[in-house]
Amino acid sequence: MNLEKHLHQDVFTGDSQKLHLHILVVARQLELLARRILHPHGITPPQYNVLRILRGQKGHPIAVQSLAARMVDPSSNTSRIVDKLVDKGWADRQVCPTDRRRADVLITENGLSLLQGLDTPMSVLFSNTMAGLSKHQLTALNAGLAQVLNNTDDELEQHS
Amino acid sequence: MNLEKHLHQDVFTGDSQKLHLHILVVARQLELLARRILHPHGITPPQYNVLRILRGQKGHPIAVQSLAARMVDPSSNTSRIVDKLVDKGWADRQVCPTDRRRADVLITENGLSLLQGLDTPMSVLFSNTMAGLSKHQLTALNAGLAQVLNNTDDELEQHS
DNA sequence: CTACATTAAATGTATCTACATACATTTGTG
DNA sequence: CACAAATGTATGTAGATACATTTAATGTAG
Repeated sequence: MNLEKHLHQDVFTGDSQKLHLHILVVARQLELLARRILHPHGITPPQYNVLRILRGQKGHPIAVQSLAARMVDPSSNTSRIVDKLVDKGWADRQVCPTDRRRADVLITENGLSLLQGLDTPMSVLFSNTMAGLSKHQLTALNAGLAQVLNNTDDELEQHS
Repeated sequence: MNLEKHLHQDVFTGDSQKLHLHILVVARQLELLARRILHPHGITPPQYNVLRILRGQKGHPIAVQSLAARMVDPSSNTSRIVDKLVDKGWADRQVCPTDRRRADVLITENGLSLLQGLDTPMSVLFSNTMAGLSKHQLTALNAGLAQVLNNTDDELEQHS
């Protein structure tokens, strides 16, 4: 099924707009699929995103602002996402001893084993959704999106 | 700036996961930029999406469920999005005479002139964010994302 | 015609998000 | 040290979203 069929319409004013829509629609689908895997475990995509970052720290605590910078969606609500993780026992938070403004966040054993159980279904999802693309195509797509990311960063910086 | 710098991390388990993240991050940025343009006019991205579809109908009314099928985000809240558009005078809704379960939705003159004012800034956004990509690259990206869209549609259908 | 299933839309509810702001702590400057 | 500015985090609030359920209208079988 192509974009035209997906959106039940055939008119795009150009390849740029089509790419724009393609990115939005595909992102939406990917998030839906991830949500389906995560939902039975009581975790949402942004919470999963944060937990993955915490695991990547390999035991080193990380401040909330650094978490926000590494998230897919660097909203101003990272505090509340960490709240949820702490409530559910997947993360610990404590005041940083050297800078008492900061909150050091760490993943717990429970958090680690939750992620461990999710690793396989999530990487199956990655493979399945990117199936049928050659290694060359993957590289080209990543390069193209890197260019778009550049452009959006410029745009966001300009009018800030 | 590339994805590694953007997320402040360098470890990806493969090109598939990298593409997955690229799509999510870029979609997020594109939505932020669109929101910046739309916000001063009191309209949100999903509302704008619906208004665009209504304009595309060229005077023909459309049912809420058909609207949902054409939206980037086909959530179950299309009714409430239409509520907002009606509240603000950008759309009209009336009961379909042949099937009184259905609600026919139409864009108003106010809605049309709102869109007209947004056309230029939005297409400038499309051009700017897709700048630096050759026509050939645009085509390749659209083709690749069409493949991914196919894959996600399959996945969504399988486990439904 | 009645009973039951199906369809279209709307609504209830908890959660999540955007945006602005508040609060506490630290840093820089004289 | 005093004090203004900057920084890190948390919160208030309105609005949006996910998910499930409800209401209303239509289709269909007996």
